[in-house]
Amino acid sequence: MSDEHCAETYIREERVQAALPHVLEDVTAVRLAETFKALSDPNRVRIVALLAEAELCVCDLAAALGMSQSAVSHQLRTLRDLHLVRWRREGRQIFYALDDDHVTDLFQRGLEHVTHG
Amino acid sequence: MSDEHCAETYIREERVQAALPHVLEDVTAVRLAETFKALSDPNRVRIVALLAEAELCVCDLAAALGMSQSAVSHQLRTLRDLHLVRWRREGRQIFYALDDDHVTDLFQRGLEHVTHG
DNA sequence: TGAATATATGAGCAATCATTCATGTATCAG
DNA sequence: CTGATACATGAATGATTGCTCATATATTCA
Repeated sequence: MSDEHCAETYIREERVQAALPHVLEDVTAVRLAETFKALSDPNRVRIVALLAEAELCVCDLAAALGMSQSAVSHQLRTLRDLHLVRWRREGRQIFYALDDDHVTDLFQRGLEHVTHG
Repeated sequence: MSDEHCAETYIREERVQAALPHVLEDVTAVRLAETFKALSDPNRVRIVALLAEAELCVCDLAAALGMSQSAVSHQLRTLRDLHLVRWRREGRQIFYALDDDHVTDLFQRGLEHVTHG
């Protein structure tokens, strides 16, 4: 926030006025940023990549990714809080799977761009 | 990294072995995360939303978004470093525009998801 | 040249993040 | 009930982030 202002008032005012209708609402910007933030960490991306192929338990993920059980659990909590994954208990193990098709879609899109872009 | 290991070896081993081919390479995971990180901040998302509609100078962005000139400049530097925006000097002003169709595409996708999801 | 404008940037700081470590909870086997 | 297993979680910590404030650079105008 700031009260700084530029000169060239007439020209600038036009552009700013034209831009205003396209300013995202606060809630929209925050939720959009949250969505992308879910995929903004390499380890979370790795987890999502595996869950995109198969349902896996925490220990499987830790073993496949070379991460500690705790680290995986913490990241899964983040993904859970964002409703990105769902889980299912089977005895002592808890199996995770992707729950949000939209984000899965975003992930696939991003992957395409990075791999052959 | 960790040497913790689970029991139920035989069953788990199968799943882990099956998952291994889908583990993202380090570079891929990092670059993918970076891509999403570009859109993981509300103010950056707001900036991208405006630049998706029109080329704007720093001061226009600051005025339209109620941000300080410095804050906008710093975020634009982040977007520049990620090759997300291009710029063009016109006298004292510098006009920014989106430069990366891929991320623009991701942005639009994410927006659809958030707005009518 | 010198003052004003538009933008960039470095230092510093509070907030957030991703991890580790220690411990808590739930489930099962005996 | 007891011990072991699978997972969750709180506290602590080092790293990163996004901002402000002060200042530097680049351009224009008088």
